[in-house]
Amino acid sequence: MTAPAVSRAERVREQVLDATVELVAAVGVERLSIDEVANRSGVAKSTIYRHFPSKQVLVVEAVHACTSIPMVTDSGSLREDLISCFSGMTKASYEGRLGDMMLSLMDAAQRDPELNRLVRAQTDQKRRFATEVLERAIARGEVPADLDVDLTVTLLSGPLVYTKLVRRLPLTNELIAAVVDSVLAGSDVGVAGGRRTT
Amino acid sequence: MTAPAVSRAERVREQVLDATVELVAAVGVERLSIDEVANRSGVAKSTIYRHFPSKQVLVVEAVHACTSIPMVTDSGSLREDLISCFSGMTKASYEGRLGDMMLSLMDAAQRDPELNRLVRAQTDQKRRFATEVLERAIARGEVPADLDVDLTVTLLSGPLVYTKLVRRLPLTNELIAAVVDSVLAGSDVGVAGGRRTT
DNA sequence: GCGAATCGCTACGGTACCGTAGCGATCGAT
DNA sequence: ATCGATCGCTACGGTACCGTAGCGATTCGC
Repeated sequence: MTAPAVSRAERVREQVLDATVELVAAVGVERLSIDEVANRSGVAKSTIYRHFPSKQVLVVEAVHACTSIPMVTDSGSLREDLISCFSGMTKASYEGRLGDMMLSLMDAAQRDPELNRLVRAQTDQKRRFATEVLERAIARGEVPADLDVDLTVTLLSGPLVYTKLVRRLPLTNELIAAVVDSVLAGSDVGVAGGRRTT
Repeated sequence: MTAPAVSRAERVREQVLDATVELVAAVGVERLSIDEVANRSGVAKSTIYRHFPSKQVLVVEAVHACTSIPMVTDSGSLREDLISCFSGMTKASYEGRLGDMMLSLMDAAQRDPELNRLVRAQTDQKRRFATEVLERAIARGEVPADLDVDLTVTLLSGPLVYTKLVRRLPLTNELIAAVVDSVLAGSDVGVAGGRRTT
């Protein structure tokens, strides 16, 4: 074999990151030990240290490795775009292994500046996607121009994140649709700009 | 002094729990060490073990010690009740030391059945308070009888929890009012029971 | 093929924490 | 005031993990 599909270094790297993701999902960031990563990955501890200088870097790269950027659709319908947008984002971030790591990551991010940047960057990116969808709808006139976009993004993201992280219930398409519909119902009717006067 | 205000045992207990809360808020549940609790509380490690058999019990009781149950108002106005309800609950659970512990607690609860019960009980109780407020409004006819109460509670709680835990922004009264108003706007207009057909 | 880089393995000293034990000092009830 | 219970202190063995080093084996680039 003169031309392996991937180099040994890449293969080792993948095995280590994969085991790290598994372990973080299982025991959390704090209880992650390099020894255990070495055991599960089949890669020697000394080799791990040759690739990753610290646990911090290892975790950051492990998270980075299983992070995917979802597509942003533009169907012309705000409702469809929002459902598609949040369906893709939540399934990407809160389902599967990344979902199992999320709480521990957010907790660890409180004390680790690097992890904090990583988590915050992901959160901001998701908000930006939703913001774009909403602003396109504003441009189309589908929604009042003085809509509080930031608040609306929170109204949409919040219930889904809350359902997943706090209640630990699965994020069904029905729930996503229900949240989108409810928020749209509250935005369409002239709430924007003022408060209800009872 | 033949009659101290509180017995020594109680004083010791308080000091230990207080230091535990501080430490969990600072370094998280996983990195909590009995040695450090002993240092900060001024209580000897052996004495701590005389009061609390395990770290698990210690943390549970520490959380229990700084948990307060908010009042449920009944002003006759759904909007006022909801704002008051969520203002009290969020300030009780997500502000102060308990708020600093929340993420770490929720993370640890994923692997500790006892902590899981504790966190889930608090979550359920908060949902029950909000549910009661909504059901009283239904009984008054202020809101359609076929309102999806459970979904509405999620729509209200979600954005606030998300703002606090994920975005780490302060929970202002303005935000709470804005969330309540938005959700009410979406519920008043005949969404209940059906989906928008556009 | 062959040299150089990389890896697996083992072992090491150092650190932090656990949970327990012993003992003198302090407190609290009577 | 006294005596039992409780606490502070110190020390201990045990465990888990860290990060590094050495060395034979494997692999990759040329």
